[in-house]
Amino acid sequence: MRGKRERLLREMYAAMHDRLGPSGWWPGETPLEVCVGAVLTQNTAWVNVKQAIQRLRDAQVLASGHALLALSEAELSELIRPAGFFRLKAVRLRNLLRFLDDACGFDFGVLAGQDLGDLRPRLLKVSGIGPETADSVLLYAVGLPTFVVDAYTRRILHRHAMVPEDIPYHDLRDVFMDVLEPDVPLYNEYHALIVRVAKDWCRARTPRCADCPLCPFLDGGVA
DNA sequence: ATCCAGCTTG
DNA sequence: CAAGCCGGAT
Repeated sequence: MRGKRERLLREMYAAMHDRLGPSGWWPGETPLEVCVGAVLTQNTAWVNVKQAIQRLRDAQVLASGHALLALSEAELSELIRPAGFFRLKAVRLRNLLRFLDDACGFDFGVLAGQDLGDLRPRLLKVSGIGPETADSVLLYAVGLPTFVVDAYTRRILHRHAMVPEDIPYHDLRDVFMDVLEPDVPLYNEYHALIVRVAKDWCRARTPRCADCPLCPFLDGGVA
């Protein structure tokens, strides 16, 4: 039944929030930077993304989307090299920037007024922008209530026996959105808490379940 | 199922 | 020094 999972999801949120406090978390200083980070972090550790973003900042091209678009693909890929997959990501980032330019001229407030059900599919048509990148842009750069699912979300819920390991992106997204009211600050904070818990406790190789904020939700209690 | 890649961590 | 990284396209 769905009621049980709803209760679990709300209790897990409360447990993380009680232990860790509010995250005050935003994956970038500006909406534009959030978009850049969303592409660069595709299957890439955030620490590497930070280096790439710093190089863009130092090159003074992070001030506007137009400044970024003024770079050649080769120049851009060289700057973002530390983030890995750099040739591919240069193309993807430029695709996203061009979309943003024609959609709103980098005025993100314009996008915020649009309907999520309309804007999301348009973003997904941009080559290189998949569901996670799209949702990250929509939630953190635009401010529309879509839940961001990532590898951490999947790992945590799977380890807590709530979903199969190979659950598709949209099914996992629905797990949250079917139960949580559309609320940007809530979605923001929930995802932020998941990221913090995954990095510090629910790690891939050596999980530290014993003192994890979510250990009360493990199958047999403390592992 | 494979490719795309550099970088940090345990 | 290998595993893994806030994926997506072909």
